[in-house]
Amino acid sequence: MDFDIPEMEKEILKKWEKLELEKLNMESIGSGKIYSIDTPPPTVSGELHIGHAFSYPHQDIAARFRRMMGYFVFYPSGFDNNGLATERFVEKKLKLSLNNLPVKEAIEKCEEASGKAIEEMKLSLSRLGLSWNSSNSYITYSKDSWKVSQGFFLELFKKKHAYRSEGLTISCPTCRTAISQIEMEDSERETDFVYLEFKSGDGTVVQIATTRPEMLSACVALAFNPEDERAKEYSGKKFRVPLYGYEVEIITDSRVLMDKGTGVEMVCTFGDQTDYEIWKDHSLKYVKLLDERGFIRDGRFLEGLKVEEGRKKIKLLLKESGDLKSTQRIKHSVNTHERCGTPIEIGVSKQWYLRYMDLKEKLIEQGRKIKWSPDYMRIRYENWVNGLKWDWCISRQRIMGIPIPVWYCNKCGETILPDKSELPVDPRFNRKDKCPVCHSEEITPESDVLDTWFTSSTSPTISMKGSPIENNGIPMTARFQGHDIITTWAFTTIYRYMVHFEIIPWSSIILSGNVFDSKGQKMSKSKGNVVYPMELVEKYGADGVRLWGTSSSTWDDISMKEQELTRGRRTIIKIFNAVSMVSGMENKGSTQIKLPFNRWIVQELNNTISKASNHYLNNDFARARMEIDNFFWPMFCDNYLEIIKPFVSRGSEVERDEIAYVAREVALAVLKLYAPIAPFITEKGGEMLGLEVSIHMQKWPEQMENYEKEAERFRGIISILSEIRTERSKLKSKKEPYSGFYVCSTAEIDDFEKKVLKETLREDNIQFKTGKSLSIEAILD
RNA sequence: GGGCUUGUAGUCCAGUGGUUAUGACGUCGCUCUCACACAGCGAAGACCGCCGGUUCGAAUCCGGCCAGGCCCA
Repeated sequence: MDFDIPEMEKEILKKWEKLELEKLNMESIGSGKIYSIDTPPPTVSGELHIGHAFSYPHQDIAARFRRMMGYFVFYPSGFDNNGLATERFVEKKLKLSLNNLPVKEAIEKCEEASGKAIEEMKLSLSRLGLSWNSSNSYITYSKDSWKVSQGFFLELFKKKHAYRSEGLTISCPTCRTAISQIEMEDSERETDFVYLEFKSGDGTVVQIATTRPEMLSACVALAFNPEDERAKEYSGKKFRVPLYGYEVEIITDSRVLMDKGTGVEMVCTFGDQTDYEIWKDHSLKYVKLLDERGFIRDGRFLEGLKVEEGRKKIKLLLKESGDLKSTQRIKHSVNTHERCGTPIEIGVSKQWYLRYMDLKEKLIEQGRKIKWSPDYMRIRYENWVNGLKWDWCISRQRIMGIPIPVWYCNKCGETILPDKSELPVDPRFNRKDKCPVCHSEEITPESDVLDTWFTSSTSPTISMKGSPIENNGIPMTARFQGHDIITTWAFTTIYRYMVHFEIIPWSSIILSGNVFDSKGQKMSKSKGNVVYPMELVEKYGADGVRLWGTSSSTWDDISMKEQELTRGRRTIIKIFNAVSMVSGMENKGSTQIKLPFNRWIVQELNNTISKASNHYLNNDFARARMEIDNFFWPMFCDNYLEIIKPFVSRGSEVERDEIAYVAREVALAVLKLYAPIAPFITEKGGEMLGLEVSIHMQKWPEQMENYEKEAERFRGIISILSEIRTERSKLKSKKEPYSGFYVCSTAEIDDFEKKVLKETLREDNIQFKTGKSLSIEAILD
């Protein structure tokens, strides 16, 4: 029979629209058992990618399971339209440059375009069967989020966790904004290692090697490693900077690598992070070479050039002057901005920071109070915390972002804050008339916005706003997120809830892996190996895609294999067919379980319920699914349903009645066990078995009476069944005629069992005896 | 370079010390048997990455190496 899975799912979706699971759960909040999910808000792009189709169902599985376990499930929907990523998306979508628009207009464009994208994504995610609260989504760039985020900022300022200071700034010349350590990425680049000569007044010559000759005019010292013999020799001498002519001193610092280049380094403000560290420790002077837009301002040869151009030009000039002795092509790693790949620049400027360098130990402690799935991911978090180098720079010189709610008094320098009741504010447009301290009317508004992680790290609070658990919902039960953003989202969230409330944000965190193509390669548009999830949904159904998503653990990486989708589709069809057979049996009210095969299947089900429930509790949906599969397919379908067939058609009324009862109970339990993973087909199955209430609002199955002893005996019969099948199949393949089988078993087989074997196999002539081991022999004609 | 992680039939995956290593996809054979041919019953196919060690016994524990992945430098 043809079975159109997507068609079936669409009908079920219509039913759910009326059902409002979310609402029904709200009513049961009195039970006190709460399961709350800190949903990851997908970044707006208007289109789901395969990673969403893998990881979002995992949260939904947890939600549906806990609902059936009797919890009030808080499962909000959210979308992330904040920050640079959105700017990029909008610019691409609308084919314009936001920098060329007035700020207000640019923001409007972003809000409009991202709003549309959110609606599109919502539709796709509902199609996947998510049972989250889609009617009331939280959005990271919204007035509500502003209010929360700015309120938190004020608090942090008062607690002196937020401070503004002139300090190290890492910035991206392309994106024209400061970024944080979090957003940096190392990248291998090929470049020229340039050997230059510096001369001192007395004619001493020292050769240095540098990858950044364009920074020559920002050279503030030459540095040796203190172990270096030459250090003493040159100590106290001054060397003239080529071309620019001014003199710099010799210093020693253990960070200088003796075996790199000539062992002598020119310290510039700032060529790299080591420069900054040495500069700071030796209190050297600061030469600001690059302007905010990344142009060189040396006032001489390179004025107004970009870094790359400047590098080219100065090499020519140095060659002409004879100061450049040689160049060497080398590969070295440079820090780049993860979003655009541009090498970052280091400078000092006024930025807002959040303090955490003194909190490392406490941060690690907090991490250990959370249950990590899997536990080893916690180590990544700890490594990250231990490796933190600077406080968190939270100011960004961008358009799309939540404004930092402060003004500055030009006269007395006071930082002016709004009152909490004034929030949300945008200092760029909301003016402050007077300085509360000196009453000056010369006020400068802050034009920077907050790092998106500043807001995203408060997702528990933002998502719970206006919900029944607004005031007592933290810690939430579970955060679901990709393991690639442990150092960003997980880390910043743990940090924020520690400094604001001294509490962990959630009691558990469940990581999800990445999706690769069938060859294990990362998917990317340029490689042309991108798979679009909604196309898969049309082919295999949302259930098919969800079943694929449980073919490996949530935290493992998974590849996009057709074979798992095929397997998923087969599972759906199998469930449908098995249930339709069971639904055709008439139960006149029996509730007994006496027949040996009934006791056997009930006991196997008991074992399955126990194992699967445990796996669900541990968020190990892949193992849960495996246990259910292992029961449903080989035990229930291939053996139990085959065994009962002859009884259903020719058994006594009492037998038929009992079988109808047991088969239905077991089938229902199977549907319930599968329900969180494959919500559509199980809903359909529930209807077929005459459930009046949705399968998703049923109680989680519990174990029935224990029949382990009977089950163990019946397993012996199953293995005889299987042995005879094997033997028979061999004979049939060879086209060898036979008239029956001799069965030699270790235990006596009773009459009922003999009947089961004969009827199930449709073999009249089976002769039984006992012996030392099980053996089957064909009776040949 | 550091940390974590993975390496099992053509492919995917289970299996954390003990008899012939689980299952799926694919392949092949038989069967349209009254839920399902989008199926059933079978078969073939694995030096469990490599090398050492611990042990009566290792896919499983330990060490080293090789290869992949992720995160961080």
